[in-house]
Amino acid sequence: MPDKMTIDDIAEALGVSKTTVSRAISGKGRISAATTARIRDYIEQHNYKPNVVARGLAQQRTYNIGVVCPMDYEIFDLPFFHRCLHGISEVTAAAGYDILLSMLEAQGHRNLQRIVEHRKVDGVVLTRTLLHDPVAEYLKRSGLPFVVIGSSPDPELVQIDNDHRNACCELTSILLGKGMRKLALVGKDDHQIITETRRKGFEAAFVRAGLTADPALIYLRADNEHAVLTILEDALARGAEGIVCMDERIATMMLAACREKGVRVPEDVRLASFYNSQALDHSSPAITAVDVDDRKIGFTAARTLLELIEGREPGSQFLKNYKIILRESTM
Amino acid sequence: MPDKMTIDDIAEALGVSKTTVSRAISGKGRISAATTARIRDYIEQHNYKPNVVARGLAQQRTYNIGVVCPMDYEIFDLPFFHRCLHGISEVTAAAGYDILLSMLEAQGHRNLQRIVEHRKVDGVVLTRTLLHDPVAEYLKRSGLPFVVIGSSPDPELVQIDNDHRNACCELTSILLGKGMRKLALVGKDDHQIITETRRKGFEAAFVRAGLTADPALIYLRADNEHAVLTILEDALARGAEGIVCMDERIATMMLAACREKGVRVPEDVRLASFYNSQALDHSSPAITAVDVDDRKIGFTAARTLLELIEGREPGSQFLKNYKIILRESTM
DNA sequence: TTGTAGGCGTTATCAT
DNA sequence: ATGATAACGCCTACAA
Repeated sequence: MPDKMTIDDIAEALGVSKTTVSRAISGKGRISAATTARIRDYIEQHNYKPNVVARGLAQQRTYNIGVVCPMDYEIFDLPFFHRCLHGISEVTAAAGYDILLSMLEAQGHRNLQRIVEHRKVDGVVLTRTLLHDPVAEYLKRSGLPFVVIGSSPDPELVQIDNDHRNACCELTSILLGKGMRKLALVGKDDHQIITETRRKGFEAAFVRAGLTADPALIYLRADNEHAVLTILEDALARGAEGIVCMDERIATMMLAACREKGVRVPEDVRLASFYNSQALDHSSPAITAVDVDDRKIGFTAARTLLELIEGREPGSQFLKNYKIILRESTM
Repeated sequence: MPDKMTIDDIAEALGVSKTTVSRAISGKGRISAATTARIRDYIEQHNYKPNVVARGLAQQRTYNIGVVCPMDYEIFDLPFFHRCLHGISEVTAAAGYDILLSMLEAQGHRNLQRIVEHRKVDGVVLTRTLLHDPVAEYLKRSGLPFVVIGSSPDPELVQIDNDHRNACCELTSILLGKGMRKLALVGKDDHQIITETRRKGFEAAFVRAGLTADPALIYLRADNEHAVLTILEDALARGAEGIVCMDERIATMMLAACREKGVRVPEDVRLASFYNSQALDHSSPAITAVDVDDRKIGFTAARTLLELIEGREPGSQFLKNYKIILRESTM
């Protein structure tokens, strides 16, 4: 049962003023080591926990950060969000903050709005960014410190992201290094920033190898199974030796399409993916992929947000926390 | 930019006391309709939002509920958690509450403890229950209102769960109705409450049909791919005509095992699962499964928790919100 | 119907 | 080095 002890109780019990107790706790202001120790001991002994709400009222802070979770996440995105949250949680816990979750509805961002207007958070992590993101716009207007996970053309946003361009460039380079010359690139949505970023990395690898990527082999609208099947047929007809998929979802669908068409992987065509997951590891054949440390993204985002809240001015960060996992599909 | 307007500002601007304003907002206490309207108008006009922290301090409430999320969720469990959270969010948003997330670490529940000791929540939803759950025990001791999702033998806990027993009974009945007599049941962990519940439902279906389930065909330790493969061999050797898997993870592994062994589904053996997902729908063949409305579970849990917080005494609830989706694997 | 004053638990300011 | 006192923004007896 949580004791309802207050700072006054301690002050009275120890015969000091509550100001002194407050100072002993926060460590601010001049105070003798002796009384500090005495007070800290008492607190320890009686398991006193300060009332964070009251402190918040006095300091105009909540010790909460908001995390915005898009509701339209597909099943494939969830592990990312979960691991990301894990990273955020580590940082916030260590800093004495907690996480207020804001589920984003399709209609708008009323949940986020409530949190912001009610001043229930000191800052916000936006776990996904769109090209013209109304949520980011709203947060900007609100004046609240916030960081976004993902990249944005808006230089005013503090962005935390992986260096997807380099990651994709390296993966592509590896395939080129295996002697393949005709590689297809398959993405889901040409409106997404990340799709463009990955395409650039893909092309950069060709340039680095003194080659040129065939534009006809770049497919950016693989948004369903049928599209993927059609793309496979087209790519093979054009002589593609390898297919690079932008995420595990596409990779999984592509593998299924190959199976359906009787195309053998890796004998007839090699397969690689830009985002790793259990699914790719467990599939047969296992699929080569870029593995990103999602936890670290969350970790960094939270860390950066806290700095922002503390008044410092951290910049955007593009992490190199990926590694390429070679599997059967590119043997 | 959030205005820093306070209740005093409004009082001054309107030439009334802040008590009056407070009453107009809360609707408590006698107050003339005229002034109420005047105040409400002013609030609307100037987009005033009360400071929830201050209100919390005065009322000893936070208008937050804690949601405990186990960190060891596997990828297969995430959609459940996400949909569940969605349901919770609907209820809390409508009631003016927000969600404070507590990620459960392997080592303990320090995150939860912080939230509870700091009095940052008015209640807690525990999204999973174990047989002897230290987290549930802790919450009990804390005296904070809380509900658990899932079933527990502890009658003191307010539990929200699906009626898994009946769901499993019905699924099994359907298979029996198709003329099969030898059915295997495959579960992951015989320590989990739900495993036992499902086994009971499975057996009940046999009893209802005037039959008896073969104990040798009940496997409750299918915790990895190898185990599943072994179980498949054993079950077939014992003449199993159908296999009922306790969750989609097992079902997926079982299907892979069948493929590996050259066992055709549904020709050689039928397959069904107790928990539906995209994975089961997209696999080939698609797998018959019990489909549960996770969102509703979260919805009900949150609703019940709020009642508990309001001082009422709602009981446990076992929802019948499942349906059985027949697919190719049991044709 | 409305206003006054005190309290919620903490921090911050200014004395001492 | 320590204390008294006033914020912080809202709620709520109790008074008027």
